[in-house]
Amino acid sequence: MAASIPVEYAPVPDTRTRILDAAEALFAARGFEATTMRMITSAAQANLASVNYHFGAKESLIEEVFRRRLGAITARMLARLDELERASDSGVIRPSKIVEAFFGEAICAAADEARGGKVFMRLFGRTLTEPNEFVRNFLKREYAIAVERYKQALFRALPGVSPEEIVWRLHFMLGATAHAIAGADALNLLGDEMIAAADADTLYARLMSFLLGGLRAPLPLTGANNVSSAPATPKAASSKRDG
Amino acid sequence: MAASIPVEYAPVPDTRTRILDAAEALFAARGFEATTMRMITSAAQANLASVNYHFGAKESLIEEVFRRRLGAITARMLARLDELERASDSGVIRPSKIVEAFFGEAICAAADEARGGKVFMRLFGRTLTEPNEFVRNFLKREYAIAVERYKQALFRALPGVSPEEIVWRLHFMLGATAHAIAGADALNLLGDEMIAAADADTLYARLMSFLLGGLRAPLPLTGANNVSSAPATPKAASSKRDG
DNA sequence: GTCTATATCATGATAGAC
DNA sequence: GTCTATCATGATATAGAC
Repeated sequence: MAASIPVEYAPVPDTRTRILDAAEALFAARGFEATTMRMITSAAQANLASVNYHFGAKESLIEEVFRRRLGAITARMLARLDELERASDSGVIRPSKIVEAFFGEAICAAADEARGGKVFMRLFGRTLTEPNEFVRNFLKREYAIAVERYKQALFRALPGVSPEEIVWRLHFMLGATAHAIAGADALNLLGDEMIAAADADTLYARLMSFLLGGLRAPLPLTGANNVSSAPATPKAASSKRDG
Repeated sequence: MAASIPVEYAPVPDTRTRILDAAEALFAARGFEATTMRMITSAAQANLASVNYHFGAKESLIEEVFRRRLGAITARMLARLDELERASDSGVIRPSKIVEAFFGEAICAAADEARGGKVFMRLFGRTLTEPNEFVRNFLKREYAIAVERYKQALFRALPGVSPEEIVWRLHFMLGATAHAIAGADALNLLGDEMIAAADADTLYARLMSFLLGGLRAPLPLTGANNVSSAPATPKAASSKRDG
């Protein structure tokens, strides 16, 4: 009789998927090195040998944990940028729209369980500072196309600001966003109570306000900016009234 | 004859110090779990057993690596806050001064080899997202007093902004700063060339401009802020013209 | 594809001579 | 305080029955 039941209400995923889910959660919670194969197979209710059967080695498993999610996330990021470029008649996009698309998509992915949700995005955020060279190189490769297109879009959107300055601000924004997603999971130097509870909408509003404030801040008076393309007046980054 | 030479030009530190130096560098470069006692003693040119003789266990060594540096750093942070409070006749300190003191001191410590320099601050920054509970709890304890005093100072400096909002902005700033200090060491999604080279002064100028821009950004329109103490007008965080 | 059992190795830690 | 030698443990990975 069981053979004719068409749909399970909560179908147990196959072994491979269970392993990926368990590994993702454990890597996020404890890091790569501190997570053993035994922990993974135990959480996945699979046999120890099944990891090697399905993925070969631990490093390949790590790769696959990322590959499974990153494709969808970068695809959506690129789609949003496509949309912005199509919607602009002049070809000029407001910088704030670019920032909203890129980092908003990160927050969005963290709120979407189908794409790994908070668990994956915490793992991803923490991996930005992961020392393991193998992981870093892999991530960089997977992410390079989306990052490069957003970077170039920002260069075009802010022709008065030096690329170096823009890259640094992106770097700062990335740090703030990663830390924001890590949230309560991060070492919470500021006190647990307030950081712990935050729905995605509130986090999005708060983070965007902060990021755009930082994006529009007056350019610092460093040598690199004085000599080249940046206008002499401060507030250059916000002079286009971009938001 | 060697016995009478009064000063060595580059005196070799004692074993204990060499172990701490090696451990600090290796932890920063590879993480706690991936760093073995053998790597540490090999780099320190010490015997494997000497770590256990001097520190007992690996966890105690980790603690000591932090304890050695954190005291001086938090002391200077607190001294700068004392100075700000003494210098203000009204008892009101400009928010930007508080942010400059706290995060500027972090950049400053990263540039000061006597306090561990970049190596320690990268380790420190990365440890903000360290999953190891033992390390997190320890750091939180060591850092709590300084963080709490700065937090309270910001609350007083921004009476019109809800504490929750302030804590979140501190959280974002912490993320941006940690990522900035990690610099080239962090997974560099944005392309190596520009992020790699940055002297402390330029980094300080760039980071401060960004952080203060974020601090002064209009408050987001979230429920938490509408109901309570924040004024209805945006730009509340910058209404005091604080920098 | 899934399991049991195991090979092989590196880890943190220690004992005990010097 | 420093060393050599070694322990017990737990790691990844595999062999081979089912």
